[in-house]
Amino acid sequence: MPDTVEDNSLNFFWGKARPVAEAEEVISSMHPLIAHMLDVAAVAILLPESKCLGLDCRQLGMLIALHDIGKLTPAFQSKVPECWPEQAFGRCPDEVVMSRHDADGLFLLDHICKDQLAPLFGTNADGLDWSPTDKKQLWRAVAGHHGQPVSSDENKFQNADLKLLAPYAHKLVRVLLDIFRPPPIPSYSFLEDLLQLEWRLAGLTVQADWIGSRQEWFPYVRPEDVADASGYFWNHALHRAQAAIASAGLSPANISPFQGMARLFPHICNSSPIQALLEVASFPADPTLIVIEDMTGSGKTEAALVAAHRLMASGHASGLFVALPTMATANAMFDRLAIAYRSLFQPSSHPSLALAHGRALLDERFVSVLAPDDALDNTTVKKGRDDAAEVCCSAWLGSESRRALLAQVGVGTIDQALMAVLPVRFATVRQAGLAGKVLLVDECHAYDPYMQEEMVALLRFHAAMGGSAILLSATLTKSVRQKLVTAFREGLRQKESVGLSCMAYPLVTLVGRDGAEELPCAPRPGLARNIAVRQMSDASSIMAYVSDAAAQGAAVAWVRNTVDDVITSAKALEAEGLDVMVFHARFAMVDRLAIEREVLARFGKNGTTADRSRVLIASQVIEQSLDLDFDVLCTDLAPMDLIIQRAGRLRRHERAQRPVDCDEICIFSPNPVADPDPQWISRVLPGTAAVYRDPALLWRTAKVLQCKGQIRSPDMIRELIEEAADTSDVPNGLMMASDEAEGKGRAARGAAIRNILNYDAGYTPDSALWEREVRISTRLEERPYVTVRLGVMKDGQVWPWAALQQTSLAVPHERKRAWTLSEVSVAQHTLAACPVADTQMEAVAAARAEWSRWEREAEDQFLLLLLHETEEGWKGFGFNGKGQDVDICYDKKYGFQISKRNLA
DNA sequence: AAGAAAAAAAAA
Ligand SMILES: [Fe+3]
Repeated sequence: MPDTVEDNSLNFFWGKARPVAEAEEVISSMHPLIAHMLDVAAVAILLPESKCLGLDCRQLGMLIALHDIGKLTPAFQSKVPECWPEQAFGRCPDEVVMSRHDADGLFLLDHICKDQLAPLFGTNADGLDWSPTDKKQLWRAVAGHHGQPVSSDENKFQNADLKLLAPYAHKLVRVLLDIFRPPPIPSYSFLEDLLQLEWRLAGLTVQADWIGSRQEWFPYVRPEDVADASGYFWNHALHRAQAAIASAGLSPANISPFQGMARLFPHICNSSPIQALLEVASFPADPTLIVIEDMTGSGKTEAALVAAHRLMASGHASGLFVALPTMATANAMFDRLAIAYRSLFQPSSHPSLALAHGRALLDERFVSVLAPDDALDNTTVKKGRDDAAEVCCSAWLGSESRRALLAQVGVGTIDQALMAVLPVRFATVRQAGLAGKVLLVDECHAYDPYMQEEMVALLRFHAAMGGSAILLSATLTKSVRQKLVTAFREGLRQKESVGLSCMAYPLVTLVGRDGAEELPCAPRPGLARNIAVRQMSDASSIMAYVSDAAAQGAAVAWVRNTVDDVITSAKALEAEGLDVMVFHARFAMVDRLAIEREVLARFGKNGTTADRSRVLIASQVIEQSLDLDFDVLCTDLAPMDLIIQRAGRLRRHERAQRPVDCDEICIFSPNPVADPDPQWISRVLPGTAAVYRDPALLWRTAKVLQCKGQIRSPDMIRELIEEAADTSDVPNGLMMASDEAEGKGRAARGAAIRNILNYDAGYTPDSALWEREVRISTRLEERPYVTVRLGVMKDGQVWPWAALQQTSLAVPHERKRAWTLSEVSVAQHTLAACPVADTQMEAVAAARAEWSRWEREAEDQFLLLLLHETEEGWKGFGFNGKGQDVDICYDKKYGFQISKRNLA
């Protein structure tokens, strides 16, 4: 083998060799490696994000082209023997030791091609050169493009292979240097700049690789087409890349200038105080954190969008991602943003609005705005998008949640953003999606300790990447607000902490490099409330209270803490002759949604007096986001913030007259005596002790409410929250359980801290536990759950339950949706398996075969439960976690109930 | 004794 390669044999290495039939014109069974590298480099250079890395486009092109240098190895080339580069390597050997081309790439870049790559690196203003470890950080970023970071160090190459390979690696580097002619990159004086480059480069590489690997956009060419590699790049790759980026929906979208709130929301005539404040408040110049605490109904979402637009218009951000705690709220927010998002951009731009969560493609609204896949023809999509008011999402961005994060405007679950700071595959793509955008997190108060800690990590990461964030919340405790602010400032490398002192509510906290500013805000006129608190400690009093209100024709709700209590109370009230509705999460989704619709119709804004005369017994499902209004409200004791949330459902709307005219919330709770014994809560509310683990928090909540006797909003809210959160006030009898709960919280925090990515470690295997067997989750589950899909045998076939409830779901193309609408989630210890009779085995297998692979294969995660109709309703059968027989009863009114079989 | 909530595969 020669030391240097002078012929054209380099062009025979393949980079891709899986031709798809539909591709434009198939003239080659493989795509030369050099062509692919140049394709991807061209995409990277032309992506709008490339401007934010602080590199010259020639330097960037060079770095990113090298991402697949590891594909030169015999190990990789032998994967498709028909395409083996005989011109270079001679005959294809029968056996090759397999290795990963990302790790091989890192080794080639960091060791074998060190000298050849030297011209890429130069000295900084102080004359300091690149250190080997600094260089390695760059190579790790481009080489680790398979979803997780690579480690190199150990040389896995056989000596013979290395000898064979090195000349081609050297030649490849020479060819690329000749094309890009990069000026040397000055060494970095500040570690944080290099770290930011490393993370951003890693994300950009993968993003460009995904686009550049799409065959419809980059049809395979022949080795002779890259004989002039430079010509290929300038005349071919760059043009293709330009078109591909347009088709992907990632062409630059120009931000419109901010011209006042009225431009964004023409339908809002009078702006609320919080909106007015954020329209004019002066923001810090650098990355900014804005924490907005205000009541529901204050218009804080619009206020946040105004702030986001201002940050974008001043050049701080290129887009927006809105994160919500649930898929349902994300879907609703998508609809709201659909009206406004185009005004954030100039009319000539074509920004996409994407929905990012696990079930986005089941949302009809989102699917309806997806552009047709314009892989082959990008004129169709242009047409649809010309209307500047039209909502649109490119097919490429809309097809998957990681890509959805890359859209100019995204809406999704917070989990999608949190995965950017967890060691999950392609976390860097999520980071790239969030980088440079305003991260808007709604309902920030709703997070448990585990998610709070992830949120802290996300803010730190986002700030370090130069991003701004807006957090929306009801009242946060001071310590939580302080934590979030500190995290953001740590990301900005501001070690000195800023003290927050303001106890006003509503409140806006503005945080930047120079410190924090707290801006109290007036409450929206008409939102102030004064609700009397009445405590009752025996069930019969509450029952009487409810019956009495119902007899007067009032809209009554009782929020109970456990599903079993919901069902028990509902049945007890029915026995007294009341008309009762039941609402909780243990229903097949199709039935739950039907109940939700009815609840909204009766108790929402448009319910008539006749509709409203009804009793609703519900679990925590009505606590959040549903716009409901009751004349009379009861609730089981819960932590203070939740009681306040629930109280928000009392007389929420403007109504001319009410059958019961009294601003009072009735709390079912043991009396908060001065020296409660350990059974204080469980004696009255046995289930509650298991749901809300800290009895001291419950006790303080009850005590504070009893002492104040009212919930006055907004001025009393902070006080209520802070006093209930005062952990120094724990009575002896509750000490043990309270400590235990606190320990659980600490453990959850610890688990999150162990899981999250360490920004400062860079994109290395050391940045987190990347190699762990178990999937790392965005939420901590205290106990395992199973997903039960309800099915019914009909005509020898298993039908999803939902298809029998709604005929529109009975058609084949709705099958996937029908199955997800037939799901109920239950604790695994109550139901762990559903046996199938021999005669039904085949039909069940046929049904499961229609499920996606992971649903089908995770047999203990996804159960198919067959229901059959009996005189007492729908019944089924299964085993609980201990393998004991259980009977299942499903009812559209009460939901899914499991009972251990009585041994006669 | 136990609420509600999300994720998820391949292949770059
Ligand atoms: Fe690649």
